[in-house]
Amino acid sequence: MGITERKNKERADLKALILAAARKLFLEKGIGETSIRSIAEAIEYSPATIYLYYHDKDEILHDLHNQGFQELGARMSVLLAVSDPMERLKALGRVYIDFARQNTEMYDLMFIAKAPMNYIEKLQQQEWHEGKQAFEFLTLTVEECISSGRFHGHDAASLSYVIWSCVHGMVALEIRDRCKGISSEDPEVIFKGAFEAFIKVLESF
Amino acid sequence: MGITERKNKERADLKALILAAARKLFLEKGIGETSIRSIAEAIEYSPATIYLYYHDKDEILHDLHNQGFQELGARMSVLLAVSDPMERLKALGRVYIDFARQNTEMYDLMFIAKAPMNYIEKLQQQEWHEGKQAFEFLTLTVEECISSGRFHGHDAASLSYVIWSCVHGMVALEIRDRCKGISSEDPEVIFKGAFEAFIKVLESF
DNA sequence: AAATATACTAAACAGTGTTTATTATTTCCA
DNA sequence: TGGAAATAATAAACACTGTTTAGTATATTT
Repeated sequence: MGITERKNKERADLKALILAAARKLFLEKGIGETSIRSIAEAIEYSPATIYLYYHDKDEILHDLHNQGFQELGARMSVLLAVSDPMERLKALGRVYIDFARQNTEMYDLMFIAKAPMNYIEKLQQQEWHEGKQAFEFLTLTVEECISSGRFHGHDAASLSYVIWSCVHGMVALEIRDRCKGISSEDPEVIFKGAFEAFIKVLESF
Repeated sequence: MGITERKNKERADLKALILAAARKLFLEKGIGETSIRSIAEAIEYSPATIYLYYHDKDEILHDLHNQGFQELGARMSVLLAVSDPMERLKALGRVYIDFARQNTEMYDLMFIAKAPMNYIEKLQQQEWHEGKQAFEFLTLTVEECISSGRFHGHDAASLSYVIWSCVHGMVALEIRDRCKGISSEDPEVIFKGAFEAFIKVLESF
């Protein structure tokens, strides 16, 4: 059946076009300017057409959030080349924080915004694939650190959550402007110092 | 002037009434249901009246955020009774996390939501009084820990930001549902383990 | 009592996400 | 090949949102 095949392709193409327009708006103007109407206008379709390809806005934002995890995943996978688990762990922190600060809007969507999780919840799907995969990369590295004699008395899962919390906390506070007004010092200086302290803590035990 | 005095009181009373209604809605139904119209309806005034007492919605949410800091501050000030700085620091972590998990909507407003910070920015006021005060309590305690020989090689400001990031990260990831789908284990178990690991890390160096 | 200032609101404006009813087009099958 | 059925797209509406404007009562002052 050549026709249904072509129709399927056309459907997929327009869905991709919608997502691409959403991504462009999202990255250039932020989540606040990424409305269904603005997406529709960008691709010169009516707003209602969007709903023939996506159930709701949350689903679009979830797809964008997935793209973010692909990008973060690509950066993380480079670290597989680092054989020493401790060095890999520190590099992972660096990579994670750099990604967050270079892609604040995307990081916000991935780890702070409610929309992508709303979509997952609606699906009755209680696993967060994308996040879980990234977390498992961390856990694996922490396990290797423990195997090589580090982090005595800790279990990998708990410690991984603490480490993740720590780097997430640093960037989340910055992204949501809780860092700026906290001290008379330059937020950039605070942040730099904090990252060094974080590395120092990792190394010290 | 008895009349202007009474008028001033009436103005203050109605402003307080607006804030009280906003608080009630906010705590009972969440930030999503706290619209200007719903606040107006609750106190049986028109929506436009709200704007005679508040510039915009951000200002109302900023006032609520202030109430949250008063409550958190009250819990923190109890810890002044703990003389050992290390014990005080650990108790501070406990208090902070308990507050966040018992008042998720309020914590979200205080440390995650954009609205209160938008208000502060609009005021051209680059200090976040409420947050700064809470952070200084932490920094002071960390300084005392350092004075008593702990945390060798660290400076108080940087380490304080790391510790804050860590506890904020833990609760922020949980509040925004990034904890649920990360593992097959019960999120509650993960969280409990992580807090224990956090305390263990604090004690270990 | 008339003029002025204050308090409040109805209605509108410019948005938002989403749904429904309608129209145009394409595909299918007798 | 022509008429029925399926598909694709949309205009318009619905129910919201925060906010502003113009107008109306009420209270105060002169």
